[in-house]
Amino acid sequence: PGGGGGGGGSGLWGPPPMPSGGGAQFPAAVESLLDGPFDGGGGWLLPPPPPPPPLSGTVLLRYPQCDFEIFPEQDLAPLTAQEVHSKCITISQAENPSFIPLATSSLISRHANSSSVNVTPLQEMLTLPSQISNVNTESSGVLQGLPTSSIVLDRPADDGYNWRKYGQKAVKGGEYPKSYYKCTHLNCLVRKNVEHSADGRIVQIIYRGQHTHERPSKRRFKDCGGLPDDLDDFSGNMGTSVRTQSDYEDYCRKPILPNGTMVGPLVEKMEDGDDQLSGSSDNQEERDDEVRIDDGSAGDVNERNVPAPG
DNA sequence: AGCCTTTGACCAGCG
DNA sequence: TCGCTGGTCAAAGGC
Repeated sequence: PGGGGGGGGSGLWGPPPMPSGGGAQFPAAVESLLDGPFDGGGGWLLPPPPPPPPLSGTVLLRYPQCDFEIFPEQDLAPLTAQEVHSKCITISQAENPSFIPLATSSLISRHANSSSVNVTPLQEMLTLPSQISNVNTESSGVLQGLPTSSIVLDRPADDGYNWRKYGQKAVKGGEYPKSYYKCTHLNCLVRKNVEHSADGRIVQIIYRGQHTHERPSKRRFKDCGGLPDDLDDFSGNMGTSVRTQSDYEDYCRKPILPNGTMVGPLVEKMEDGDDQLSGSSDNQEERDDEVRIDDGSAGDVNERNVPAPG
């Protein structure tokens, strides 16, 4: 028994807490992608299907801290960070002049200074579970990375809820250690399975169940160094969908390796709808944190919409 | 003191 | 029934 690591669960994930921040609504393009993809009824969703028709073109996902676009794959390869940055900014501003590029600009540009960066993440876009919060049935979700690249969460459990790790197993021949988390809330039965590769990169996150309580945002914020109460207002203003957005943004910020490595595609699967990925308001903090990273850390999140079968 | 992680053991489902 | 695999339990220990 190793013990240790306790008290907030930061030990395993090393890097300091990464707050979230901001608040922005999803563009119509994103909403359209979210409207139907998820199974709100019951069964687990099937593995990520081929990119839906909308992805064949250009879809802008606009997040407070992660502004990116689904680029045609052929366009991705030659892209440098600077190019991606430029492209993101251009598009985002074109779509919405008031949009303020956050992580994308700060992080990518930072990398652009040193060399070209791996922009592969842009090939895959993580699904936005936002609208999914409308589904009230038991739910679970999956964040699944591709074999060639994956994401690393500084704290996989840090999605706004409080989790307690209750087990870990080496599955798939020991190639992928899998961690099991429970929501620490009294009557909440939500569980989360985090599967990561040998190098510590998270390749899959599976949520099961639905939280029966509100997200303990303030506590999390406090842990992260404090966050304005405005975020609660934000949550309240945005309603349930916002919760998903914020939670989602948690993931958006997390694909930043401690050493600054940019990580790869992230695919999300949802089961039974999802309240799990919903969150209230890490936006502001996230924004701050993104700016705070200056030791080479950079994050790129690919967000792919994973339509539910049918 | 409380909460958390770690980790071996236990249990259930499946071929 | 047996073995494998995956999920969970619970004791030990750290913060």
